[in-house]
Amino acid sequence: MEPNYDPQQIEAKWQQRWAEQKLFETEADAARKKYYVLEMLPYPSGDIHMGHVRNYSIGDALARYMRMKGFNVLHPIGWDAFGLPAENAAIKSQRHPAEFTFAHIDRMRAQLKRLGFSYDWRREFATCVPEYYRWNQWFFLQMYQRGLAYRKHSRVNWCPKCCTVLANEQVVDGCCWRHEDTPVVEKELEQWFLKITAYADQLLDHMKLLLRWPERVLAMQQNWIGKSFGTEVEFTVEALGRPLRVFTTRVDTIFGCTAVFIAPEHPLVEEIIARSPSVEHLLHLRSEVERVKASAVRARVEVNLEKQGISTGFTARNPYNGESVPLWVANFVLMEYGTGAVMAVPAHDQRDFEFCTAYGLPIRTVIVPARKSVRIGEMVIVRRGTSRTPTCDLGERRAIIREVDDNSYLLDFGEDIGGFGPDGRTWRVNEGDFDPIESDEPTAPDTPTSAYVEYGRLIDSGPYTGLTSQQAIERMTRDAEAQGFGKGTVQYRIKDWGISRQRYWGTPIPMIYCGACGVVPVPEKDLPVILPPHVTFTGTGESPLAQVPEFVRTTCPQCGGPARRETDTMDTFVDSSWYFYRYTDPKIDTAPINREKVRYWFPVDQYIGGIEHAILHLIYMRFFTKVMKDIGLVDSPEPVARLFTQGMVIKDGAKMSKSKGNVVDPTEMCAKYGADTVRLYMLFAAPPEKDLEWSDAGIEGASRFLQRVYRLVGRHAGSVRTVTAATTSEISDAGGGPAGLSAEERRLLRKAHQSLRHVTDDMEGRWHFNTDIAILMEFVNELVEMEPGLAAGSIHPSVLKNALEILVLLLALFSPHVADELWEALGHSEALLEVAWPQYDAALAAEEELEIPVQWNGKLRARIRVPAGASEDEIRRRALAEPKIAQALDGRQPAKVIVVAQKLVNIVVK
RNA sequence: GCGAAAGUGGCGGAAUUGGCAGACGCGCCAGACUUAGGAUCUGGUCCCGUAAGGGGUGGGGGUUCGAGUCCCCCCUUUCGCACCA
Repeated sequence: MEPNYDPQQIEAKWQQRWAEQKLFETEADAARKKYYVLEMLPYPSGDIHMGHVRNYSIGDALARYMRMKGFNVLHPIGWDAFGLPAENAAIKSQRHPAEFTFAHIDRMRAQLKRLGFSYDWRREFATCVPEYYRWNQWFFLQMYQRGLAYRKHSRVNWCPKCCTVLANEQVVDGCCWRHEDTPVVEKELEQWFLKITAYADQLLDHMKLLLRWPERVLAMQQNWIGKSFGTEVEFTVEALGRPLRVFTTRVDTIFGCTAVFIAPEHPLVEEIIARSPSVEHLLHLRSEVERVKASAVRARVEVNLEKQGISTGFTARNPYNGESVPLWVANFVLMEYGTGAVMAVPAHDQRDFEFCTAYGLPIRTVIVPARKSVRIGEMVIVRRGTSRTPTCDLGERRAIIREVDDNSYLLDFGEDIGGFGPDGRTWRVNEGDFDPIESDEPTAPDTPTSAYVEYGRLIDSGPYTGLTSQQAIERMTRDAEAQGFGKGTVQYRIKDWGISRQRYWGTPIPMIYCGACGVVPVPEKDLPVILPPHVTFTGTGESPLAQVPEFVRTTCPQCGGPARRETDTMDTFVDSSWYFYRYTDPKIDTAPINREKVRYWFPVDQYIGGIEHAILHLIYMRFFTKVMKDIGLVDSPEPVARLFTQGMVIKDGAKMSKSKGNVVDPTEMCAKYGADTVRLYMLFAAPPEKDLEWSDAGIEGASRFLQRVYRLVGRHAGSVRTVTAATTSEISDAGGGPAGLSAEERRLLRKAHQSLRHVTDDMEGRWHFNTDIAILMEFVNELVEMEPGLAAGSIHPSVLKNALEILVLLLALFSPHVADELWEALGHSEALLEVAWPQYDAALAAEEELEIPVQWNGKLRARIRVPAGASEDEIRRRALAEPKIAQALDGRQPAKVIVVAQKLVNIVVK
C-alpha cells in the first residue's frame, strides 16, 4: 500500500523544522561570497495574491539555488506599510490606519510563511514605524541642506478620489494611477519637491552600468527622462521691446518660421492683454485666451484635441533674418516644457502645419530631401570648395563612393589630389558635401499637403542655404551664441518629484514655519517628528494633521518663538526608495544604514518584481542611491546589478483584481493543493518574464506530478534508504568508467545528469523554470518506465539512490517541502538547503547512440542510428546505404552530401 | 507618431549557436483496473490522405544544401511615452 501524499502535514512539519533550525538566518561574513536576492516589498493590502506568489517563487528558487551553490545568501522581506488604502479604510470605519496595517501584516506574514519562502524573518520591518520613517525625515533634511528639497508654489496634479497631490509619475493617461477612471485635476498649491532633475544626466548616463537590466525598463526610463538637445533662440516682441525665448530642436528650419506660438499660461500673455490697443480688443483677447487655456487643460487629458489659438496682434522678430512674424497664443504649447514658446514652421512640423493651415498662416518650405541615398560604388560630383581639414579647393570633380558610415563618406577620385586622403586619392567628406550625379536639383514642392519633417538640405535660408540639416543646426547654434541671440541647450521631460501629500498615513515632512524666521528645518536631534496617534479623518483634502493643534503648534528651533509644523506627509515612494539598504542591518538606530554591512552585501545581485514599477519605483530608487552616494553613505551609484521583471498573473484575459472578481486566492490554493503545488505551477505555467494565464486544470496537473514523484520515490525509498548512494565519481570510476555499468544503469544516470545539466545551466542563464520542470517530468516519466528493470535487478540500489537523490535535489528549488520529505525518506537527516549543489558529469550525460535524420533535398526522408563518436565518413556511408535513400538515388551520384556532426545529413540531388 | 516586446496545435508553451517543428503539461479519444470514477495506469492526439506522400510556425519576398530562427517589405497584438517643439 503506497502512502498518500499529504502536503498539509509535510509542509507544516518542514516549516516548523526549518524555523527551529534557523535555516534561513544569515549574517554578513567577509570570508564567504555573498549573494543578495531581493523581491519588491509588498504593500499590506490584506492578502497575498498570486502576483506575489509568482514573484516570491522565482526569488526563492534562486535564493535556494545560490545557497546550495555555497553562497552566503541574503533574502529578506518587509512591508511598504504607509499609504492610502489603510487611511481610506480608516475613514470608513473610524478606526486607526495602524490597526488595519498591522492586522494586515500579521495576516500576510502568516500567508507567506504558509508558502514556505526562505526569508530571514529577523530582518523584517514595516516602513510605518518611527524607527524607519525617522530616516525618511533625515534624508529629507539632508536633501534640504543640499538644495535638493525645495518648496514651490505650482500647478500640481490632484486626484479627487485620493484627495491628494500626485507626482507626474503617478498620472496615467490623465488619470490617477490608483483610480484609472478618475481624471486628474490641476490645483495650485505650495508643495515640497525633490530635485530629481539634478540627477537626470546621471540617471541617463549610468544606464550603461545597468548591463543586466531589461532593455525594456531602460528604454522606458530613458523615455521618461526625455533628454533632447536643441537651441534656444531669442525673438523680440517688437511693440513691447521684450525678448521672447523659444526652444527648438530644429533651428535649421528657422527661415521657414512664419509665426511664434506661446502657451496660454505664458507670463507674456498678461502683458499682451494689458497693452491691447482698445478696451474692446482687450476684453475680446482676454475671453479668447481663457477659452484657449480651457481647451489646453482638456487637451492634457484627452488626446488629439483640435488645435486652437488666438492672434495677439503683436509680432516677434526672428533674429536670423530680421523678419517679423505674428505672435499667437496656441493651446498645444506647453508652459512646462522648454520655454513655453515655440517658433512655428508649418512646412516642417506637423502640428504647426495643421495650425497654420487652419488659421491661414503662410507656409514656407526651407528644407528639401537632401538627395537620393547613395551606395558604395556610385559616382558623385563633389562641389567646388568642399573641404574637411585641411582646407582645400577641390573644384568640381567626379568621385566614387568607397565607404559609408554614419554621416561621412570615403570618396575615391581615381587620381592623387594632394596627399590628404589615406592614400593620396581618397577623401573623407560629410554628407552634403557632394551630389549624386543623377540627383534632381532640390526644389520646393508647390503645394505641400503635410509637413516634411525629415532632415534634408536647406533652401532659401540665407547664408545657410545648401547645408544639410545637421550642419546647419551646428553652425546656426554657434552663430547664435557668437552673436548673443541664442545658445545650445538641453531639455528634459522629467520634472522634479513632488512629494507632498495632504494625507495622514505617511511620513511627516520635518519642516517648521516661523513667522519671524520663515521656513526652518527640524533639527536632526529632534527627529523623528512623530505622527500623532489621534486624528480625525475628514477626507476633505486638507491634511488631517492640520486638525491636530498639539501637532501643528510648536516653537521655532531658531528663535524659540511660536511656529507651526508642516502638515503634509511624504509620498510613500520615498519609503521604498532605500528600504533595501536597511535590510542589511534593520535595527540600527544611529544612522539610516550600516555602511559596513552595506559594503558587504551590496549591490543587490538580483532584484525581482513587476514591470509596473519600471518608471516609478525603479527611478526613485536610483535617484535616492545617487544622493546617498553624494552624501557619502554608499560607494556605488547604482544599487541593483541585475533586474528581472516578471509577467502578470492573468485570469480570463485580465489581470487578477478584486474589482474584476477574477482573483484566485493563494491561501485557498495552499489549503487545497499545498504550497509546493502552487509554487510549482506558478513556475511551470509560463516562462517567468511572460504573462501567466491561470488555469484550474493546470494546477491539477502540477499536483498530480508531485503525487507521482512522491509515490515513485516512496516505492523505492525502503530499498535504498540504508544503502550508501554511489557518488558520481565512484560511478564514473566503476569498472574504468561508465562502461562498467549496465545499459539500464547508464540510461538512468544519463537522464539524471542531463536533467542536472539542464537545470544548472538554466539557473545560471535563462531562468526558464518552465523547461526545468518539464525536464523533471521527463526524468520522472523515464524512471517510471524503467521500473520493470528495477524489479529485475538490473540496476544496483546505490545507483538508483544516486539518481533519486538528483531528482529530489532538483525538485528542492521549486517544491522545497516535499523535496525535504523525500530526502529524509532516502535516509538523510539534514535539510536540502544545506546540501551542496552537485556538478553534473558530462561523460554520464552524454548520449551513446544518436539518431540522425537524413534529409533528401532538405526534407526528412529517413533516420539512422549511429554511435555517438561516429566519424563524418561513417555517417555519410550509413546514410547513403539507408535503403530508402539508396532506392531514391537509384545508382545516381548525389550533387552534394552535407554531414553535420552529431546533427543531420542532407543529401542534395538535382 | 516615437520606443520596446511578441505572433508556433483546441489551450499554456518547447525548439540556447540556422539543422528532426510541436518537448512537457492541460484538454480530448480509446483501453485496463473497478459496483462506480471527477482516482490510478496504458496507448493515441498538427492538418490533408486508407496509404505512398504532401502541407504547415501572422502574410509576401529573399539568403542558404537547409529558415520558427537571418535579411527586406507588410499585417496584427500587448506595453511604455506622446500636441515634448
